[in-house]
Amino acid sequence: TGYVQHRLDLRLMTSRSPNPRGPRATILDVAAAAGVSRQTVTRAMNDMAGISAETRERVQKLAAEMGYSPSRFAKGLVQGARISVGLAIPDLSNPYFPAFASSVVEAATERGWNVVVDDYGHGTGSPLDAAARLAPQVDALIGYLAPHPDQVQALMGRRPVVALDSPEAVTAGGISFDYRHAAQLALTHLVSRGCRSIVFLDSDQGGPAGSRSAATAAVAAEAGIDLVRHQAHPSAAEAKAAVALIVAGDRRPDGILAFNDLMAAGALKALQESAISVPKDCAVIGMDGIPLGELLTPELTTLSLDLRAVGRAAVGLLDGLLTGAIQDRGPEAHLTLQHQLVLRQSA
Amino acid sequence: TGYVQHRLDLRLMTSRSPNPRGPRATILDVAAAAGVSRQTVTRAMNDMAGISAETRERVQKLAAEMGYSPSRFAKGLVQGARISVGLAIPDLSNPYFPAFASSVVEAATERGWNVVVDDYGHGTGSPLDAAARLAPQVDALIGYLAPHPDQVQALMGRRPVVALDSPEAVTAGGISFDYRHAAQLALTHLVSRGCRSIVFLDSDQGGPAGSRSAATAAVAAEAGIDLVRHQAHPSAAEAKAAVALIVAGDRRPDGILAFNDLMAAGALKALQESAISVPKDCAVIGMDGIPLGELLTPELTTLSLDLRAVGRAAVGLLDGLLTGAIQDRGPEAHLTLQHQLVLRQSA
DNA sequence: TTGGACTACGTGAACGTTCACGTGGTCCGC
DNA sequence: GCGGACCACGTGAACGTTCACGTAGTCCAA
Repeated sequence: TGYVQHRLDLRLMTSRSPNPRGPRATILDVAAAAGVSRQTVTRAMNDMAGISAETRERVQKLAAEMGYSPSRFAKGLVQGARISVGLAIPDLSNPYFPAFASSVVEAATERGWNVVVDDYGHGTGSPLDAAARLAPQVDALIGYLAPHPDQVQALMGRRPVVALDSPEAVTAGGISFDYRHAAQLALTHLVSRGCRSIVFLDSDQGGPAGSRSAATAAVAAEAGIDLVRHQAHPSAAEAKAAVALIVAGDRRPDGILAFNDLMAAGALKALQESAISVPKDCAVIGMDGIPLGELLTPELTTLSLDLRAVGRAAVGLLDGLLTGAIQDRGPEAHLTLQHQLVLRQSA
Repeated sequence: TGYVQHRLDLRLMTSRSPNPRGPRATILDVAAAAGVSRQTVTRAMNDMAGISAETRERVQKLAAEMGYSPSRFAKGLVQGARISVGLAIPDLSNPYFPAFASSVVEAATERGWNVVVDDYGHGTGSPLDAAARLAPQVDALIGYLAPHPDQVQALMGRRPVVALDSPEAVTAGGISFDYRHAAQLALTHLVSRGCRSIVFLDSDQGGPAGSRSAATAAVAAEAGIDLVRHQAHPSAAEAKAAVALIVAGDRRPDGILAFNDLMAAGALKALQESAISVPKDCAVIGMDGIPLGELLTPELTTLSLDLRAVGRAAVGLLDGLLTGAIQDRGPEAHLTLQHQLVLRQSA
């Protein structure tokens, strides 16, 4: 009993009544201290019926003093628990993703769910790392999971996964974007402005990037548009460097379509430093429609997504999948959203 | 029973062995299906010793087929669980907060913790709402909790709370900012540029705002600087409108110090639309140092915080508080960080 | 005085894991 | 052929709640 005695001593020493960080107080500790049973403590804590006001207050006060808070695990185990959904995101420092995350959190909160966020980009992470961390913690998963949505779904077992911008039908649900439509809007607009030599400032992110550039290239080819593709990492700084190089080359473009708004912002900077007037000498169109665009000079014309709608749609899908109203991998489980061309100053 | 029957039919139809969304398979189901005991399934799932390779694979395969994934509640209950920390944030659409959140997530992930994010701003929410949602779910809390950090700590009981930008000593730990220092840097710089009529573009967020404006006003008074304070909501749009009004007034400022970078961005826009040259006719300084500042035209001079350091510090404090290395409300439990003046084009 | 309704409380069981043992078998060396 | 080591596996207990009961006591009406 030496060890037990030691533990008791520690408790007595370090903790007056609010004991420090010893093993958390349990419902039994509170019950013993109050001279009542577990159930009465439960009744007091959860404001249930069948308890006198006096006892209720006494127990509540005692619980507070002892720093008692019910174990979420025990509670979850017996009650079936509040739903918590994982959100796997490549890079919170790209303003697009917080905007998206914000709409997911909002929609989830409305349903009483909570959201566990994992940003797998700030190292050199893969969506699989995020999924591995999240899988034991959540009942469902939403995220940008390319290029391995299938493996993520495997990690989650039968729990539903909603993948954004990934190939269909490998996850329970998905949201895709109509890049042909987007490319058409952007290229048509650029051409109608008189652009003849257009650069597509692409990023190399595996699957989804592929479909963006493929769709854009296809639309350009069909319309007989001269389109050159350049690669860069999807950050403003890298895009700026890339565009600086491009405009210093022998063939200066008169239109730029960027993979996202952040890259478009970088392009604007580079053009400005090269004293190329936007949109007069070179038009720029971004993609995503993040609020940042309005603050730039010139204000950014962009292919905008209604981000609130995207988050809402993702959570809505998940809701359907969880309740069974929507069938896994079924026809209703995949949505395709369209971009909208928002004309501002840059094109 | 028509409805029930319908649901049963659906079940039978949509699910062969991987039954649909019926009560999740438990370890006992898997054990029974495999003809082994619970413990053997545990050994297989957790890659423990004391099991033959053959059995391990057979069980793992069966588990995957049945869509079994261990209950995080049962696991947490018996194992003491992975730590999860709540992150309460006013508004993910202000780029400052995702940048901060990102650094918290990064530091927490390194420790194997996970982060539950709650954005209480997108309604007309209070930090208390966020805390009430998070309290039953987490072991600790980090957040911008003004104006009620004390009530949040009460909700969390003995579990540690790290409050940012709140009065000290009402929460277990805290991180404050040295606004006197910040104001000194900014005002000194503006004055040295020749600014004589300076506007402090403030926001009304209860406690922390108070200390910002109080410190700024105090420093200005001591230095004999003519400082006018204006209020606006902390968004670019509202700041823009406010500044448009200010510069249309009878006394046009030649320097603006903004509550945060987003408001500074709005100010830049307003000045630009009023054809006031920045920084020649009016200098602008922001606060926070978010990456956005570099993309603006002119690039934003700002009082910068090392956001990675802030997140790191918050998580580090929490770590100390959880292990007991740092004492609740003790002298080490509160840090004060200083801003740094980053000179760019706008001032 | 019985008996029913109500109040304030207590008790066994269950949730789904893992931990610490316990057990039966095989193999080996002496 | 016997003790011991080792392997593969099984069993009771415990984690901290809540749920569904059960049980005294009181009050009031018949």
